[in-house]
Amino acid sequence: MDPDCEDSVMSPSANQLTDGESREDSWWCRQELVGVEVRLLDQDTWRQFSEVGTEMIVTKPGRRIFPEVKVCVSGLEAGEQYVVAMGVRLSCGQRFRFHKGRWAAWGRADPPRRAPARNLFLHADAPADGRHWSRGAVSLYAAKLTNDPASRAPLGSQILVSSMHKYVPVVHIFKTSSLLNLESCQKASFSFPEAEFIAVTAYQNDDLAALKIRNNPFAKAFRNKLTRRQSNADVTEISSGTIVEPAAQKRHLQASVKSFFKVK
Amino acid sequence: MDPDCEDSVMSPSANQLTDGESREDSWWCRQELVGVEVRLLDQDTWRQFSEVGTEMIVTKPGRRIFPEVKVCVSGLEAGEQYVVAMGVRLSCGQRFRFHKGRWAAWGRADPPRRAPARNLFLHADAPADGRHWSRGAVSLYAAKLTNDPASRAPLGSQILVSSMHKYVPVVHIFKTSSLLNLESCQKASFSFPEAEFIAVTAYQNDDLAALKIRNNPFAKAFRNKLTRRQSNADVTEISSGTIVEPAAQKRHLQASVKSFFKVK
DNA sequence: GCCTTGCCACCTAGGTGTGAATAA
DNA sequence: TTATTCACACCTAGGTGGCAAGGC
Repeated sequence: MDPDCEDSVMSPSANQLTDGESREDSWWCRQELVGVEVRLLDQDTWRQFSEVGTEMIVTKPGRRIFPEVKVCVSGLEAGEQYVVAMGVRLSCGQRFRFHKGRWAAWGRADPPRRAPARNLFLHADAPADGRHWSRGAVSLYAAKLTNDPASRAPLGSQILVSSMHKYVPVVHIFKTSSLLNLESCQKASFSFPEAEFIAVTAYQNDDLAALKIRNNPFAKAFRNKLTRRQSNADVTEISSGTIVEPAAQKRHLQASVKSFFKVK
Repeated sequence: MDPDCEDSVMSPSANQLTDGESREDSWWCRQELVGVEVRLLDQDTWRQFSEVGTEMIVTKPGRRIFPEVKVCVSGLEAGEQYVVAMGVRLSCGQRFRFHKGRWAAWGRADPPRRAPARNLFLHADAPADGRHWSRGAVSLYAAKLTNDPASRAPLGSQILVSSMHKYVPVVHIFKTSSLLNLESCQKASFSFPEAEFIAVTAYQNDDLAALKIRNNPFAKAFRNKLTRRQSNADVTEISSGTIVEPAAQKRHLQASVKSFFKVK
């Protein structure tokens, strides 16, 4: 599945990089919330991209991840408070390049950045109770990838990555009512190998770019420039199914409050 | 200040309308949260509109209120849960019309609508704790005025009003962690006479329309059509000061989490 | 050669008042 | 006569990939 990457995602050798990386990696792996499950939605979409080779644009001001990372969270205690967040984990210790139509390893990965970590996107609704997160799909669409270690964007809004490196999205569930003790509270993390991607400053694979254009509504302007092969590619159009955002979930709850303050 | 309105906002006779209205009105007045205060921001802006005679467009799908109702909430208990909401209260028992350049009473007000009450906008962050609401200004910009009693918009997103009637915005603080018991929990309400307005389906007073055009960024397209008198009117431009939305407040909190997960 | 940056046209998504047409 | 509705052009606000230029 990933012949160019010597250290597979699940390989124990992923812990052998550096002291810093090792510590971070072991932290990623803590699973202290029994019964909690996080499922990545839109598997078909992710599979389409994965088959071509997923790339994600990274810019200094930050670029959204597409397809959207949308998950279904279950097993939380309804009345307890949680923080939902997303980060990425380096897939392996190598750097890549797109050469002669394919991705191939190309030297060692850059050492992990020592700058204050900007590697976590905090969901805007956090903290919120288990009932809230379980109400419907939880979308992390607002997360942005940046390659600027000096970015002044609010902490928790961007994820810092290195171009030409391969990453796996990771969703974290922290059991806490405060954003201030994420390091010490109980947590569980869930990575999604099907959403593995290579960060790029410009798309390398034309087929991948075409797939983005066909599926991202914001790229509609480029659809008429696609070749017929790209336009007719044997992939089903991604349904723009309604996102059940927490805010929308609240609205739905409100709608269930019948005859609210009905004047007789 | 309001010579055309026989029943002033604060008059006890406002409770004399009908049984339904009376009951509702007494409910508006419950003040059960000692020490809680709600202050309307942008007083200068509201005063400018008030001096001309504030009108608010009302449509079937719903129209936003401008200027924005933005408040500062204080006196809440940091750890307790609250719901912040906005409604309107009929200012007096009369209907109005704009005649010969001025607003004047024009018959009795319509009887209050018996339809399921759609007279409350629930802030999307609700419920949230006192700390959250106190963090910065709370904006109710998303509230929409509708004149469609059969609107299927989510409950809590629209406020139902009658055109040509005069209203006062009211902000409610409910002490509850659930949206389901607003009727029975402790509450306090705060009305803002300086934000009094007449609901209209089309602007009646050209000066008022000009004031909206000059100040609402979404109406910029109409600015070049204003007469010089309207453009040079002796009112200061409303600063588009950054709104400290609860979501932004969270971001700010996040930003204060220093060296979060710093890799050594 | 390889990668990154900044600017751009072109979208999505939705908030404005207008003015003509309609309704009461 | 008076009030309401609707389609509309024109904005705000911000997310796309492409492209030319620049950096190393």
